[in-house]
Amino acid sequence: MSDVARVAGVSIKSVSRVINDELPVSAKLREKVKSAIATLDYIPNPAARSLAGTRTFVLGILFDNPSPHYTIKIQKGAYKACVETGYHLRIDHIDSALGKDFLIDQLSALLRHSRTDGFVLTPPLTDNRLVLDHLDRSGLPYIRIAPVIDHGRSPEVRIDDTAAAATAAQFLWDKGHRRFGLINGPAAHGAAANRRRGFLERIDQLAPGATVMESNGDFSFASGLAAGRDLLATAKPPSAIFAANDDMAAGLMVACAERGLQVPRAISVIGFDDSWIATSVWPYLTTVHQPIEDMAYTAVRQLLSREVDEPSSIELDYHIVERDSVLPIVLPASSA
Amino acid sequence: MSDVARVAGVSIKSVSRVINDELPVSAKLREKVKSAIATLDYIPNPAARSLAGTRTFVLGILFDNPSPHYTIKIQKGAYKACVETGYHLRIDHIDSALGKDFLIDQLSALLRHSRTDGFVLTPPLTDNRLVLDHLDRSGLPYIRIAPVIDHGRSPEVRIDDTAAAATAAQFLWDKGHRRFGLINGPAAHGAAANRRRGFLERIDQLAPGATVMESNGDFSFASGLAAGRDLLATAKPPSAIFAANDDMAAGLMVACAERGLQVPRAISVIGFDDSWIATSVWPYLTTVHQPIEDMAYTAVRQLLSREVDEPSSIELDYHIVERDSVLPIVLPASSA
DNA sequence: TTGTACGCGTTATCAA
DNA sequence: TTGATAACGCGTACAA
Repeated sequence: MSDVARVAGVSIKSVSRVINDELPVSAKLREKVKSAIATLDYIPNPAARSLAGTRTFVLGILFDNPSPHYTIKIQKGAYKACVETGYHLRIDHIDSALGKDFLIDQLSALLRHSRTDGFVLTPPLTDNRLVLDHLDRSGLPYIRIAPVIDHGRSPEVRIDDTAAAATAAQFLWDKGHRRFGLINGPAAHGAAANRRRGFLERIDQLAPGATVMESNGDFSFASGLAAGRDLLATAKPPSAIFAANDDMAAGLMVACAERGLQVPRAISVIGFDDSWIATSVWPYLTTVHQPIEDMAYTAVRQLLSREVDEPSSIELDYHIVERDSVLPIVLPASSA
Repeated sequence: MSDVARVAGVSIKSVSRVINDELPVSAKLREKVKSAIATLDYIPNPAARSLAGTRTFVLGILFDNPSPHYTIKIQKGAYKACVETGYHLRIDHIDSALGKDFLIDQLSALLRHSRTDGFVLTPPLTDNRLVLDHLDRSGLPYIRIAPVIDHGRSPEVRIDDTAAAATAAQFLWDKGHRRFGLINGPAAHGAAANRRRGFLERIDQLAPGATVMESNGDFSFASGLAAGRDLLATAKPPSAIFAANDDMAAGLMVACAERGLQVPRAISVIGFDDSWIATSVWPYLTTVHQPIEDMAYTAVRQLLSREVDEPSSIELDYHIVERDSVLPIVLPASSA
């Protein structure tokens, strides 16, 4: 940095000002410094910056055993935002299944050791009050991705899971389907409850009093297979089933195959997420696309934008990706 | 740190010595310092350490678009090793598909910006001489996971892909199979070539002159589906097929279903990797387990163990995970 | 609007 | 085997 100052013919502090976009700097001086930085190919030393200053230039993301597909997309989005802003990304995994006490221990250790400027929380950590309380007490800024509880408690980035599931219901309805099945996600996962609600409410609007056959899973392939077998083991199975995520939809498709029900000719399937597995099954899965990568990107940018006072809530768009697992059916005359 | 020195009644430099395991320290002094550290719950400041010293306490892992499953396992293993050693993990993604010049640009930027103490290279970057040359010139230590070319050029951690594929061949043979199919990975991926060689050589040993039907894929589900259709579109299809990874095996299983060939009753399938998708298909996939997580763990530990002079090569074990996609067949009398 | 002096917490160098 | 002191490269506080 002193080299830059010499080349630019200014003080070392002015260089610092330019780098940090501090205010009282004339345009002329800024230009001089910038060109000196360019010619010297100067890169600030983050260690020195964080030692002298208050920032660490490190951001943390907290995961709690989500699917690899989800994790990777989150990381990609967050990474992109970090590169753009000169930040580094630290990735930490917490296991909430190990019990409350242990969870607290993990969190404390993490907060003590990882000098970060903030955290990004992913589901289902986003809805874990133990974690939120701990974070609040630490005073570190954080942002939540797709939270369901305690809106307004912290900045957040999300999609409207309820509306998205309603769109899936509408989509199936518009294709002529009238007998529906629904495979739910785990109770602990707030978004799963919203997806259920959105789907059921829309069906009820379209055909008041209609019944939707439900079965519960835990977002895993195996649970989708089991739930599918469950749903299909009736005299008059649904003509279309909505699974609350793609992994369960994949399991469901296997259950269909076992019963000799061809997807989509005999039965239609729609998933949620648009994850890797959506194109690792046959036929390719029609599903609700969630902009996971973009959510993470947005979360990081938001977290870094010099903290606003009131917690922001950014809502991103979803859309249905129409592949090959849903087919329109001709309405029998009796349908209503 | 000065607090620790005061409490322990020693100089600040002695504390530093204990923390860094430097040599001339008496046992007594070491104990005093350690207990002081414990009572004060002291944690060294990495920023100060890297500013004053030569280490950055950051390790980088380089990825080039592998599957999410693979990436996640690598990260988990590496993360564990980093936590144990007090290091931080930086994850970087390079895209080698964008052309040589661009690749070099990405690499240069990465090396200049990311102050790291070393890098872990994952396939197919491990076998990219452009990358290796660049890294060698930078002088930064690095270790390769599962390299195929230029052994001895750098430390490495790997499994014996050739032997592992031979084991798969032997496994199928022992189950009574005599007509084999083989779905290869992409040409650019060195390990894929080794798997092919191992499989073919073993079959040739067991039944000299036997022919194995081959088809080529690129490690993707879609390519496995296409290769499977290819292999199955003959008068006398194989009774058992080895796919060079699990994603292609999943595609192959769909191709089987299309033909009305039940797995494993009509046709047996064995994969490679034991990835997430192995239990996201039905029946669950019998596959060769690769200790990916452990390889990454070992790589980081090895990289951090104060650099040895001659490049080490650590070989880990593989084994077949027997699930439900391979069935023994009764030998027809005519088989040989 | 710009510059000066100091200190952040640690390691390196050298002396004891 | 131990200790004193000077860096490391930058931001903060304050003065100009």
